[in-house]
Amino acid sequence: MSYNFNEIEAKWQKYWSENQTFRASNSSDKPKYYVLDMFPYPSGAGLHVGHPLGYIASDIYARYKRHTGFNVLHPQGYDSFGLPAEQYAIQTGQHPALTTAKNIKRYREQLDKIGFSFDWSREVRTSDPEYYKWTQWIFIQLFESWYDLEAEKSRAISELEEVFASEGNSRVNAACDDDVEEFSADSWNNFSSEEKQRILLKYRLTYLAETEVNWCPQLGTVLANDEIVNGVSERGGYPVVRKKMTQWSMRISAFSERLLQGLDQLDWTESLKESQRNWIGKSVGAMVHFNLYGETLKKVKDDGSLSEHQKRISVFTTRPDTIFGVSFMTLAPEHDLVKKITTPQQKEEVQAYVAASAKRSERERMADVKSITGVFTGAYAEHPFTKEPVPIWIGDYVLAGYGTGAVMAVPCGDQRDYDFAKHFEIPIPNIFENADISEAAFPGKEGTVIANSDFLSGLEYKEALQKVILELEKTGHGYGKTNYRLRDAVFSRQRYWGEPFPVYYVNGMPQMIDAQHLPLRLPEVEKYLPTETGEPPLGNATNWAWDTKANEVVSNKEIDDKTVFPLELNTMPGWAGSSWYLFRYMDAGNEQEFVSKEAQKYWENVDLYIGGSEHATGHLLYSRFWTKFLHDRGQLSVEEPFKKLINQGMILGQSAFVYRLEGENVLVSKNLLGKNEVQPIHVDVSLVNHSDELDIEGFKKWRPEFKDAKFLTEKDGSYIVGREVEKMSKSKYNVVNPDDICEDYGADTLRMYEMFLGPLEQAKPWNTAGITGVHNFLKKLWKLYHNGEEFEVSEEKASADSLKSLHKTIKKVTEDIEEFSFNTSVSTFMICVNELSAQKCNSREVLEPLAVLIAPYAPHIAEELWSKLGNSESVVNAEYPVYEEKYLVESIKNYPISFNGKMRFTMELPLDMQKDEIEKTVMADERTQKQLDGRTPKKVIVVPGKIVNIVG
RNA sequence: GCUCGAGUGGCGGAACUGGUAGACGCGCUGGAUUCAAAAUCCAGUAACUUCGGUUGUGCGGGUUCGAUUCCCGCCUCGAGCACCA
Repeated sequence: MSYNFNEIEAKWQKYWSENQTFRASNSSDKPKYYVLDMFPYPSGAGLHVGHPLGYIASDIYARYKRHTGFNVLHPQGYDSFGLPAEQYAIQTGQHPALTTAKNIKRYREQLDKIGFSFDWSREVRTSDPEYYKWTQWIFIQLFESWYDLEAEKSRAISELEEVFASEGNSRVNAACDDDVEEFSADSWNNFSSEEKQRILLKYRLTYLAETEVNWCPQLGTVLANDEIVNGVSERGGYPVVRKKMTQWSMRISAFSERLLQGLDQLDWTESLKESQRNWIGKSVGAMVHFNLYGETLKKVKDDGSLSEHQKRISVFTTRPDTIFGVSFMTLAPEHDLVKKITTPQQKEEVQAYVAASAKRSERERMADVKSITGVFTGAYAEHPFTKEPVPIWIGDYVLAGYGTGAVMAVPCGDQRDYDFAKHFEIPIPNIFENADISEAAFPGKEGTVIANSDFLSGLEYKEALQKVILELEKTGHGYGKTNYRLRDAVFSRQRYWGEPFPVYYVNGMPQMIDAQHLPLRLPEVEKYLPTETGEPPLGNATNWAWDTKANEVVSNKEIDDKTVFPLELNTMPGWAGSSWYLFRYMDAGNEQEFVSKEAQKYWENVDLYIGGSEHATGHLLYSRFWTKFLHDRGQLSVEEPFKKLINQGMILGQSAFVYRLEGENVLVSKNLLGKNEVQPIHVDVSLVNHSDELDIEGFKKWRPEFKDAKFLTEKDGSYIVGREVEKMSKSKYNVVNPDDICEDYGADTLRMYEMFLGPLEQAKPWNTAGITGVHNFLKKLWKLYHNGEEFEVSEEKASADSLKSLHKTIKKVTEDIEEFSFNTSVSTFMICVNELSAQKCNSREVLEPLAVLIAPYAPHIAEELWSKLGNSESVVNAEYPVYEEKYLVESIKNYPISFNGKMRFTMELPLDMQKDEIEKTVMADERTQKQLDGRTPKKVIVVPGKIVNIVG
């Protein structure tokens, strides 16, 4: 019987599904293991061969863990809210729920064909109200929490209210908005309830605030920082502008230090951790206050609109030790003080500069790093130690969004300050011992000795740093401070297809819908575009008001602002649902809780997470944040979501090209190009065979505009296409569909070939031509168990050679799986089958364990062989074979004999032969004498069991 | 500019803590089988070579009996961050 993979694979896929083979139980005596793939977005284009790479790797590992006695959780589901379905809805009017359902169906069919061991009984979809009910619930928990910086922990907002009522806010060390005013217990108790709500909003972990956001007009929504790449939107590449809008934000910045520290405990790649460290951007330094000087101070003092601490300029610096090198200050053009301090003489120039830089987009500002621009304000600040006046400039090299939006400029130590000073002819005092600053600034830290700096002179960097901070604190001119680049995350999207906020507004103040009334379902709308008045698509809904008496959604007409109030019109961003989904899988059907305490305690968190590196600073940071938050509030026993994480490399496509002569309807075969000016045109790879020959007729049919084109072909009449490795994408016509591979070669071949391509983490090109090697291997494997058409295994004892082949393979494959080196284990299987074939081994003693060994990689053929071997239970729970040393013991070693480090010949010697004995035997060999050619060796190095090297 | 990866045959890649460079597979060449093709099987396949050898893991040095592996200095490619004070 030949290897009929189509039949075998269909049979076992049906068996697994009918028997719920991969259903995981929440109670087991076995140790648990949780394997998770990154949440897929079910796109309309379906899967190409690059998508399943990570799924196959995680599936092999999950199956392996099951064989070795673990209770494995390996779920799958869909991150099904998102932009593409909504863009499609805008174009076609079709409800995104319909397109999404259709795409999911297709996705599932494709996944099923590859034979994954997913527990589909736990499937979740973020767009399912039974799921987003809990996303909304978590949002409410965030709203009801604040961050205690003292305890480094999220706490209930009610506890904060108690503190306010008993002692005011002066001693509260909380993560909050910058503009919180101090108040006493008395004033708190006298505040109106509305005033109290307004203040509490400044402390909540999710809060409503007018912030400068990244607005993308083409997408009609705001974007988070991680959704912008090089100043344009990641999706679509549209321009992004800065705009002030009232938005929901998440106070993730409160967690900066913990998000940073937590990385050390994680088994993630260094590069991924590095990305997160960069993103969090910790810098240690000091806050320094510069009082305003003379006339400037007088001018500002008269301005009643400023609070006391606004009447000075605060800067953040990592080098407070260089404070005596300050020769000017620079404010961001957007800085609040700019207007207040500018002198009348400078007013015109400053206003023009501010206006010009406001017009420049973020992108322009980033692109244009070289040109130095700035204006003097005419104002002066007072140096905190020398009391000398320091001129205040504005310049757009200072970012409004980082630190305080102002810097103390130390041109001798910072290149940007240096360039600015040179350009505007500002003095550059040198405060470093033995530093040459005639050409460039001197940015050195360790070992640098400070000079010309009063009480800091003669001190080394570290000592100076400590001393100056002490002095700043003593004189009230500043304090030591750590700054983070991580900004709070904007949480609102002006889109339809996302989770509705469980929020209604009373007098403009947000109120939470009581959790027991969730989910708040997405309303039906006529169209998915923003309203004519510029409100988000939910503004089109006619039933979108909250009745606080009936606790239900009612018609907008009933809004009376007494018992019926308007609902929030924004929806949540994509990362809301994906920040906690890993926990939902633990207890997917639970209607009482987002996950039960028992289920979560049992599964803890994800042991192995596999997915793409594009989520480094988005999803992976946000889900760490939510996990820490839910842990703080007693909802989770763990503080991190993903213990081990592997980024699979991208599978690239091999695009094919035809070449058109410039301006002519003539296509030239690749080898005839010569020096002609040609224009390469993508060809669908399905029109090209393994020898790169184009199906000319097929091509003409595909692109009718070339039906009359002239083809300059090779001598044999073939047209050879050019090849190039590019990202796999529809637009490049280089997509290979896994369905076709499964149809032609089978899922087992696909699985093994994807692994065989190379190391999991590495990017590598797909080449369908190479798949025959793996397919032949499976055929050879099949043959081992068959004699001609008949299944036949022998009950006789296997030969020593065969047992050695088997155990060598067990050892190597087990090591490889543990190290996620799947490509080398496929090679190992090939070697094993080649050896067993040569040995004509068909002994059950070898073939039965081999079937289990290969089951994680090629599960269908393994099941079939396993059942033919007479087993009635599925192979998935069969015990994994254990390697036994005794089969591998060697008595002879084929020693390489090297001369001056170069191997010349080999010699078989007993492994127990002693060093001097080996030397004698080797030296006595005639080949040795021939190599030496009469010379006497200086030295003979013998490493028993390894090598012999003769020097001289 | 900074950080992190990576450079090995025609191609994908292998080589565990320094010890036979190129495993395994693709492709290619030759052969068997076949009326023929596909499929299958066998042999060969780093380069150069006067067939003795010589050179070879991005480049230049170093350590070592011995380096793809360790150290120093460069080059190239990829990824991330990027006026972050």
